[in-house]
Amino acid sequence: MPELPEVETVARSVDRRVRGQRIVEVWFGSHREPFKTPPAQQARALEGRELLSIHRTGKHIVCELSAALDEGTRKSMRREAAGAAQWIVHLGMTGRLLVSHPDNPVAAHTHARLRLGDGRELRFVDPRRFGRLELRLLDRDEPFTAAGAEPLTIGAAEFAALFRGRKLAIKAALLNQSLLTGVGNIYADESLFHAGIRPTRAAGRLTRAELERLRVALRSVLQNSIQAGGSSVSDYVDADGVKGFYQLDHCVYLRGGQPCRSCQSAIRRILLAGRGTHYCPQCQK
DNA sequence: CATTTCACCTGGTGGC
DNA sequence: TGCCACCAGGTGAAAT
Repeated sequence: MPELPEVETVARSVDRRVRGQRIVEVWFGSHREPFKTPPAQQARALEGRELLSIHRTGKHIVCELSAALDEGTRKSMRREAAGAAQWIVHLGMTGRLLVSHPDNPVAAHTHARLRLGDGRELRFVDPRRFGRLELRLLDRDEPFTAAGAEPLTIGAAEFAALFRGRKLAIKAALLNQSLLTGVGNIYADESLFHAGIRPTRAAGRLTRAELERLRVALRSVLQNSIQAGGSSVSDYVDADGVKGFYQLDHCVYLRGGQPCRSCQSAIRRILLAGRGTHYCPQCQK
């Protein structure tokens, strides 16, 4: 499900619903995949902390946690583990972060349940297990930062510099999270369509004007999608279980063979960087 | 270093 | 109905 607009939508809705809640009890499933930090260690560090705020960085959801407030907990912890912390959730391909009432049935592939002070639960559900859960203790670990630049705020010169001298296809470059953070397959294809650029073009050979069209198109596609609550291609929902509707505005993504919304030519589907890639052969040069 | 390919997972869909 | 091939929002390790 999750590229920048979906992750932003989830982070906002989780923040709205659980900010200020204390984490009372933590349960983790037994699969090893979702845990960047060992689950026992995460559980120990999460319990007793307060959720101060939840926000998005790139495709990551960052939950800011208070210091371990409770005196008993604090004494049982090593001194360097008692300060503020971050719980970082990456949704992978199929991850969901949901706020549920405890008596709601637990969905298949639920890997984490955090019981909150008011009895509700924050649940992490992820069938394909490409998602990741990580804990950072800020006395000891660096706070989370994304490698790449934020596409919503990057300026023209910095954007152009990202691609200078690069021989790979512009679409592959857009997907590279160490250049730009948060762009995935949907918004790479959609932004290239709105900028009128073929996904196969070498990144370093785009003109200054094309790069600027791309930057502006990408920003507005992402902003419009956030406004729409993201794209629900199969089953993506936010923390309240609400679907997005930006998929209704998709011009090329998953529209292979269908007529272009602008010129009626058949949208083409190719494989690029191992991903399904969709473009209009007429509108994109 | 830059770039490409592939493995990691489950589930839904469409053809036969 | 069943079986199978193929496809799906991502990324990080290994190969080139």
